[in-house]
Amino acid sequence: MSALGTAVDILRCFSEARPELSFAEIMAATGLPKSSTSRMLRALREARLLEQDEVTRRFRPGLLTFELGRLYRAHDDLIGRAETALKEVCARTGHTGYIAVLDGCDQMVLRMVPGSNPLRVVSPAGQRGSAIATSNGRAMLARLSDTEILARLPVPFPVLPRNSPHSPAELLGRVAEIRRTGQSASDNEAIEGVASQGFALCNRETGEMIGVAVSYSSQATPPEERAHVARELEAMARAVGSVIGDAVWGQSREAAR
Amino acid sequence: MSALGTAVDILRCFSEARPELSFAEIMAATGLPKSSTSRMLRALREARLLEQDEVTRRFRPGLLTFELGRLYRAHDDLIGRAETALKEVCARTGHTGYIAVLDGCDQMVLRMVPGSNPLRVVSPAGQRGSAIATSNGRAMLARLSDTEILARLPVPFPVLPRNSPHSPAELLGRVAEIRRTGQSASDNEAIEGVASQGFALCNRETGEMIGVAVSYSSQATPPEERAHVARELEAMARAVGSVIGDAVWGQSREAAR
DNA sequence: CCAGTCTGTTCCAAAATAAGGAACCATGTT
DNA sequence: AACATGGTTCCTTATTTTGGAACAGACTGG
Repeated sequence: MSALGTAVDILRCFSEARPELSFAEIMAATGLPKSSTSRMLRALREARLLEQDEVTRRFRPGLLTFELGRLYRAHDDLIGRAETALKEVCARTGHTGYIAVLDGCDQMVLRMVPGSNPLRVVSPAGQRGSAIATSNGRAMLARLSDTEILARLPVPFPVLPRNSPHSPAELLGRVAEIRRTGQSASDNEAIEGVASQGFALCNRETGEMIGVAVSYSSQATPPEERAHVARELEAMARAVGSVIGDAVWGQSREAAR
Repeated sequence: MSALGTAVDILRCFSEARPELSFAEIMAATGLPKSSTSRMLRALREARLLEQDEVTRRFRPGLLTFELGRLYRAHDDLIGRAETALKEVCARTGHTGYIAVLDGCDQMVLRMVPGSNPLRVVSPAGQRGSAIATSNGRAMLARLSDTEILARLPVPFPVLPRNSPHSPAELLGRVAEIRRTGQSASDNEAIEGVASQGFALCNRETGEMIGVAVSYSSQATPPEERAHVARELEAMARAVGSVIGDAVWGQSREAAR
């Protein structure tokens, strides 16, 4: 275990759910001995990767993370194009859109595009969740081989919401269906009461991949509205996919098969 | 030099001006030998602190920085209060507002509040610059002792725009004036053609400090407009300052002296 | 084809750092 | 005083990190 690895183990303890942690919490979460924890926290603080509240003594991400995080794909061409197109989709449908990337078998929301619908799904940028339980997450997984997918799965298979896949085999079945149509849907999964449709985009040149989704209330969205969303997403996928050379969307569906 | 220190040296090479860097550029910027550079970049990539474009081979901040950066003071009470108040100031004055923190003798913009004025100053969140050359930067420095300020200055004193302080003595003189009034101004400094007014806020309990500023076109903003901005900022400083127990703004000016 | 350049990677022994347990410290509570 | 919590420092051992050298791959020009 390298010093950098230890540092990153600590950094990974912080999340939306736990943006601040105490000495003891970090020690428990990492399993590091007291002295190692103390030294490493001091080093991280001095490096500005963490900072410490003077009163509560709790640690939180530091200024350097803010600075670097701001730079993360700030001028990414694929994300820029997708975001522009998604804004139009969300303007027309009224629903909330998301752009995410895959990390292991998690997905991380990079961009959120608000819709105008009064019933609002809010899952802010920076939100991490299982890719297995979301439409765009599964769409991204569908771009990998079955072997690659299986290699990413944690053991044991994670406990997921009731409508999500509950085994590797079930996941692969879902993924096969997504590969056939290019589109992916979820209903009452990652967030109860919320449904979504999504697809993946992959830049042929760079291998960069993102997942795009539009979320809406499961109960309040009738089938014809869902069909509308599906058409909008397909049109968007084709428009952006043709520019970036996406293997699925960059040409006609017939030729892709 | 620790491994973490080396890693951070590399991370600090990235900036708004240089969001992506090649192997050779990182090597040159850090002075690290080739083999050290190669190993450390690999470790940073595996840790998701950096990622690498597959085509250009250039490195850039990775997903973990995005994730942690999102958490940075996301729910900070002082910043939240200041941002709410600043939004009202900017709505009333039409100009752009900023909230920044001090890092060494630099300042880092954390929040930008757009104004409605058609002539727009844009200095996005994540922007780093010398605190010596900005109104709110100097206001934050004014909250430190002269000794503390001098300890933060790089040697030699940095080359700064023409209206900025050009020596430690000149800076201390400016700072003394800010300490007297609580307010700080700049004109044609960090950005040519741009003027700003600012002040600092310091949470008595936690020691947390931020600098607030409103920027506007130097040429297009007459004195009565500037006076209006000054009054707005003073009112904001008092309102927020009294809540957080700021030493300067948390009570009347007479009692503070 | 060969040589040179650029972008890296790997090897290896020495140097440096990091590690963990134990002792210690400071503060607060019973 | 004893105990609990949040740490810090010491010290010896183990592990990691280091940098120069050798190597590798891709590309360009003669």
